[in-house]
Amino acid sequence: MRVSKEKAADNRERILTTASRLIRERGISGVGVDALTEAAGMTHGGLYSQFGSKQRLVEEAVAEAIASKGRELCETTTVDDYVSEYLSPAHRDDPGSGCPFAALCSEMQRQSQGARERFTAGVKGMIGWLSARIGSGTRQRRRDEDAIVTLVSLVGALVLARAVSDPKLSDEILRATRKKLAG
Amino acid sequence: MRVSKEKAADNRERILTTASRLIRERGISGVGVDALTEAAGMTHGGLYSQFGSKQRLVEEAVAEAIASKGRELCETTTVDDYVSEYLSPAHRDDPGSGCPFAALCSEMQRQSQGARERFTAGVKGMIGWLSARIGSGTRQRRRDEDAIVTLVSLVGALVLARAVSDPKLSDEILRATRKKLAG
DNA sequence: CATTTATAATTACGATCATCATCTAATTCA
DNA sequence: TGAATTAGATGATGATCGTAATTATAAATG
Repeated sequence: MRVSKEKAADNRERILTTASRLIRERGISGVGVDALTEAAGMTHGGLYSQFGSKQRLVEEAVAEAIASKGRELCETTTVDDYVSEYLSPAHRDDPGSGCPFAALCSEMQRQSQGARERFTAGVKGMIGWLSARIGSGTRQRRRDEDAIVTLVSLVGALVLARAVSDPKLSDEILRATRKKLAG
Repeated sequence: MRVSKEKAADNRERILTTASRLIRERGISGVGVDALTEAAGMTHGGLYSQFGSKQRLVEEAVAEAIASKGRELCETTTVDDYVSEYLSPAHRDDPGSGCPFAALCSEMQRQSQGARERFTAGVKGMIGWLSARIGSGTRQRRRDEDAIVTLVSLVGALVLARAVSDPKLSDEILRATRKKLAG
């Protein structure tokens, strides 16, 4: 049964939005096509009209998640502000709307080329953003290196803070990394 | 059909060993009970005689992977050696026998309490190992903080180096982080 | 306005998932 | 030697997986 073009576009967008949240919350292989479409008020088959396959949807959802966070990034003023938001308990406790790099990194190596390329583009963008704002000399290469190390520390701290079951250790991971990146 | 106690123990160990490799290669939710037992030369039923459930096996496999890497750690002399091995392309390209923290971190938050506790114990052990070997003053607390930041950087660098599809960027992530942790 | 065409979403499908009940064979122990 | 125990095979189960065929209706065409 067909639906108006408007309605179809709306459905597509809603699937994409919920997918970008769900894959961050439950992992890519942890969420099925049923959950992805049901949350958008449809049956699972509709996914194939809109995206052709789960893999294709994942590719777009990864891009959407990264783009969405990129938009937030534009509103952030300083690296220090970003770091302390990134390493906050609030961010740790809300993966669904949080950093896609942290949420998807260890699953990414097993995804399609397309998904990995979009992820990679996002990582490059993030490194660029950090590099442009980090004041460690004027040499481009040195700034890029520092940006990489900053990103690596942010992502590593967040995933480990989420993984451990001891709340004290989790807080300590965030705190120690925040302290290091600030000073 | 029954099997000798020896043979049964041997089977159990083989399932555990292959499981600890497979979950690191394909992810916990990416590998099924069939694959886990088949690789050990058994049918899926045997898993339930030995472990009761997939979750229980995962818990033991996580512990086994961490213990196995812990044994390797005893043979490593310096932190610098460890860092350069950890951040080597060889380690990046062989997740199955590599760091369990990096392989499982982003899936861990969705696992059973038991699995997360074993993971957490491993993280604490690793922090302790690093802390005891890092020469940044005598104050325990300061050393622990540095150990955490080191671990966080190692894990973050490895997962991101594995995730990105651009080999040059991947190498650069490893290189920049190695440089930072060395100097 | 009537008819055809295109297509969004439902429904049907086969494969695979983790689990469990049942069975078998052989070890272990009395 | 015989009885009890048990590791593992087997096949059924219901749930869920991703996909393809079907259907219903909007849009295009006359």
